[in-house]
Amino acid sequence: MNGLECLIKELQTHVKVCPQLVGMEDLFVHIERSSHPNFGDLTTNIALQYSKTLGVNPIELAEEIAAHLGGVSLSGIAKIEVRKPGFINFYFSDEFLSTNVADVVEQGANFGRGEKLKGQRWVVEHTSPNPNKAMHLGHLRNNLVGMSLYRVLQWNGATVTTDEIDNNRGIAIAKVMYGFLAHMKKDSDLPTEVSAWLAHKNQWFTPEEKGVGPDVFVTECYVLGEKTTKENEAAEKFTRQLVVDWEHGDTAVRELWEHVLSYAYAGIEKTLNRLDSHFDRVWHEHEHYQEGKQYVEAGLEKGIFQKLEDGAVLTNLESSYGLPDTILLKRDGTALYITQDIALTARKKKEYNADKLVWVVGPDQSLAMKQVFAVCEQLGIGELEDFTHVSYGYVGLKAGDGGFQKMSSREGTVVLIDDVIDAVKAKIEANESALERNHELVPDLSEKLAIAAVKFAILKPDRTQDLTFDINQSVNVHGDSGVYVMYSYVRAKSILEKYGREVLAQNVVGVKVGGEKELLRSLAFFPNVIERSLVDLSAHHVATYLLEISSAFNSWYGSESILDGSDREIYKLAVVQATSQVLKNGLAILGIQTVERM
RNA sequence: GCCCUUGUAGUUCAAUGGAUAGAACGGCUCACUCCUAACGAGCUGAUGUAGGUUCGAUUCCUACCAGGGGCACCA
Repeated sequence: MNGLECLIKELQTHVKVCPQLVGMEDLFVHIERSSHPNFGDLTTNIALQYSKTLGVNPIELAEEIAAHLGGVSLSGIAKIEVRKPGFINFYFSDEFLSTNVADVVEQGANFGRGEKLKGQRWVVEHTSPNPNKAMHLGHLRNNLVGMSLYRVLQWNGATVTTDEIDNNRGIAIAKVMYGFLAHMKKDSDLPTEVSAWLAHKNQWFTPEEKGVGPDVFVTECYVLGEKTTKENEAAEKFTRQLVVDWEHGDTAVRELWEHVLSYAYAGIEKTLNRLDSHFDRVWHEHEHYQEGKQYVEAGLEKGIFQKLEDGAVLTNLESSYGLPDTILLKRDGTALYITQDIALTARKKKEYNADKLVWVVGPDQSLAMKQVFAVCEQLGIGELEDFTHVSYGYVGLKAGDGGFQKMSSREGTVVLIDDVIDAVKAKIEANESALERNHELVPDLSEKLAIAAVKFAILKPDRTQDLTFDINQSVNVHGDSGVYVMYSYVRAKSILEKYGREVLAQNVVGVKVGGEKELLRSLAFFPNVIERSLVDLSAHHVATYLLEISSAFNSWYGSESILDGSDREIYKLAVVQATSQVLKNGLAILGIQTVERM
């Protein structure tokens, strides 16, 4: 348990035994961070909450409680005050603040870790890019939300597995295959036939020959394939036949399928590696797409589902869950996405012995997810409360009129992840003087800073809100940005490097806190921020908090020399050490690796 | 039609039912012989509308206005 948590527990205990409140049922003493430094560091509204029930004036009640607390010894609290309309405010003592600095220095990379989820196993599914398109900003948000959630859960003590689904079969991939055959041949006289490609593979372009990345190449195949199949009936029929042949295991078609997929995978992998993404498990659709039917059958036998006249199977969610019903099995007996989802959910639950399953999926799937969860509960696979759809807002672009505009492949407004990172990288590299200072000391500095800037920009807003992406504004290099946080870290490290010796936690005892007070106050709340991120399943609290720390640190840095040769120097160095540590830990949760110089 | 969801400075984002609604960008000042100015200090400026619940509402409820998403054999 961290210092802040202990202090809050201690306060709660003392408030509870306060004579005015001692008999109350279900008494919960809410102690939270004060909204403004003028109101202390911690605050409780307990007097406001219970004054009515007790029939007393809130201020008087607050004063009585404060008087009671004043009578007990609390080393963490320097001052208690009552403010209208009835808040009790607590001020941290210098001892508490400096002890916390020592804790950070001592616990290092573990400072902030909690045990709320200790012993729990979580599975987080995220990203799941379809291998027919290059990854764009929507995928980026999904990936960053997923990966940051993965770390938030770990920091709260859970054992976490991440997985994704590779939707590598079906009509979309067939369109890629067709688009490749029909539009990527070097000689237009060549027939658009799988056999022709098989016999003369070198007569079809590769991404290298086209001068584009493999993901862009696949996107082109898909877009052209979709366009042609829409316009041309023969092409449409051909593409449908590809799906059928693929299902029958036609070796030629399978070979073409693997060929186009290899390009898609290469592109996806390149982008995901750049983001430092990670999956413990990848479910390839071609391996499981027929699973799930037995669950539907079982549900039919138990009378949970009903068979329609045409043979399709329908859910029964309306009465018990208040959800619209949906088809679980097509009339021809084949599976749908939801059928597969049921099977996969059962497998995940079993294989990972999972307590909680999380799906990071866009908001358009909200109803579908609810239906999957409900059906899984009906089938006894798990309980509703074990399943969570972690949704996220759309990433849009700024429209001409200043409004929100969804990305559209038809209108060519889809922004690719790699393009964004490259653009930010170019922006960073435009700052030549700064780069010259360090480009030989830190390899790939501009790439690292660009990744930091992009990740921070996407993770800073609440994940549920739509995000208007404007590369000039969203990915700041100044102000509220990943680069700013990184810069603050580098500044801190620079001081420590100049000092050149190890900074010890013991150097902190018995000091009087000065201009660094605001910084110390913020540092104490880091574990609390990680808990809040768990409650909301959103890492944006961490991002906001890192800005707060950075700002407080830079403000202090500007007002005071740290290496001043005074007897406070060694203590101030511990504060710098603690700051850099918290920045590093917080950035790690966001998936941003620090650099030591920039 | 039904269900879900969003509306905060000029712009991009914050604010676990609390107190004086915070930042950043932009604009206007100030500041660089000093541990990294990719910095710091100051000024400017906002809760869609109308009710309700509450000691207290950006937050909860209702209606309206304006966006976005979804609604059975697509993925």
